[in-house]
Amino acid sequence: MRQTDYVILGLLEEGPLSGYEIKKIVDIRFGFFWSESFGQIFPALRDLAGRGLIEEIPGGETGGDAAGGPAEAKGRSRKRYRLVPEGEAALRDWMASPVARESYRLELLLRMYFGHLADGQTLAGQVEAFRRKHEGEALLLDRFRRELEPLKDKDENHPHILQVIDLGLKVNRAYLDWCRETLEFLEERTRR
Amino acid sequence: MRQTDYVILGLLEEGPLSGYEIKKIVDIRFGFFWSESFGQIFPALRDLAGRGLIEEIPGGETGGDAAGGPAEAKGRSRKRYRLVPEGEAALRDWMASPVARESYRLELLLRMYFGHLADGQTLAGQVEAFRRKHEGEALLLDRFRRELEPLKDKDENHPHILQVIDLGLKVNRAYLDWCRETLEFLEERTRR
DNA sequence: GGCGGCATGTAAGTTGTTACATGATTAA
DNA sequence: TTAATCATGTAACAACTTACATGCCGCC
Repeated sequence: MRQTDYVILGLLEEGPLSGYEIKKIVDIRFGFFWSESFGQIFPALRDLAGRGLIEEIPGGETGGDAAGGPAEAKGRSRKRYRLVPEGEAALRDWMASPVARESYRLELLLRMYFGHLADGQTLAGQVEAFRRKHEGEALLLDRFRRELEPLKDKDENHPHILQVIDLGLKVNRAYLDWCRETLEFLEERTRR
Repeated sequence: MRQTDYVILGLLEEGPLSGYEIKKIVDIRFGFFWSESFGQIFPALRDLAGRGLIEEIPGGETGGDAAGGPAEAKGRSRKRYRLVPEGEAALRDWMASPVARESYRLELLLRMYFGHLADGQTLAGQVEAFRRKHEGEALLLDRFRRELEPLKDKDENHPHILQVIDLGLKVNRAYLDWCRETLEFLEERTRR
């Protein structure tokens, strides 16, 4: 079992989803700390179904809208999967197991570390792009938080999701702070 | 050229290094935003040398000490590489190119997101382990910063390295803050 | 009829991890 | 002489990305 499998099991625990929907949720909700590609999700769904941890829901629906909205009868028919008890057991076992090594890869910091080999303008542009990205991320998380806060007693996992969002907000604030300082530093470097 | 190649070129720009030394530097200095394994470093060194971007320094030295200390005549003979002009050009080109997509994988946040499926004690233990790890990291960065600060005018890239350390410190502070809040949240959850 | 968006899927290639094999030296 | 540490290297595997192929539908 790889990490992708558990992401899928965890999301299916909230309700049935198709591969495409899983991808969208991971991109939007997990974006700041996780990513998955189609090339991981679809094979993982096939394998999980093969091992009897999830099952395909019969009667292929068609649709363009996620999460129970009105079926828009658009696009190719959707293949939704649901969690079965064996899958939930595997998920719970994993939840109790120790957390695997976390990994990061922030190329921008590599550029900064070797910064004396680039000109200040170029570096500043790269920092600026990073800043814009994380400004957007912070805005998204902020909106998501405001949507969820009033509903926090409606569902057992909402408080946990709020907790996750809070880390995203803190980290993004740290990034934005740093970008401000770093852009100042680079400006001064250019003047000298 | 993969990212590993540029990490190597960048480090060699400061002076000749062996694969083992590169690994140690990446672990200690880049630890909070990057990682490389031997399985990436050694083949990359071979390939870079093959393409004439770096070259092996003749006259195999033996040693246990990095960065110019007294040779301790310990262990198997060391194979050091140095950057050649072609490699420096490739490095500078890369520095001017746009930054590739950053990636993260924080499994702990996955656990938190699905937190309602685990008991509070277990989750708290996982958060606590995360806290300890990043406390250590913050301490390391702090020490590194204090060592480097007085020397910041001695070398063109020291101010850049300080800038990198500062991001590490900010992010780790954000993590530690979050851990405190989250442990409180989990404690309250357990009481209810 | 053709385009664009929704959706599923695969294959090829790249990248990265892990475990192991080797060798040399020092210290117990 | 055995263990530990330093150091290099490789092979097998696992994970991931990317680009593409397919198909269905609605719309112009």
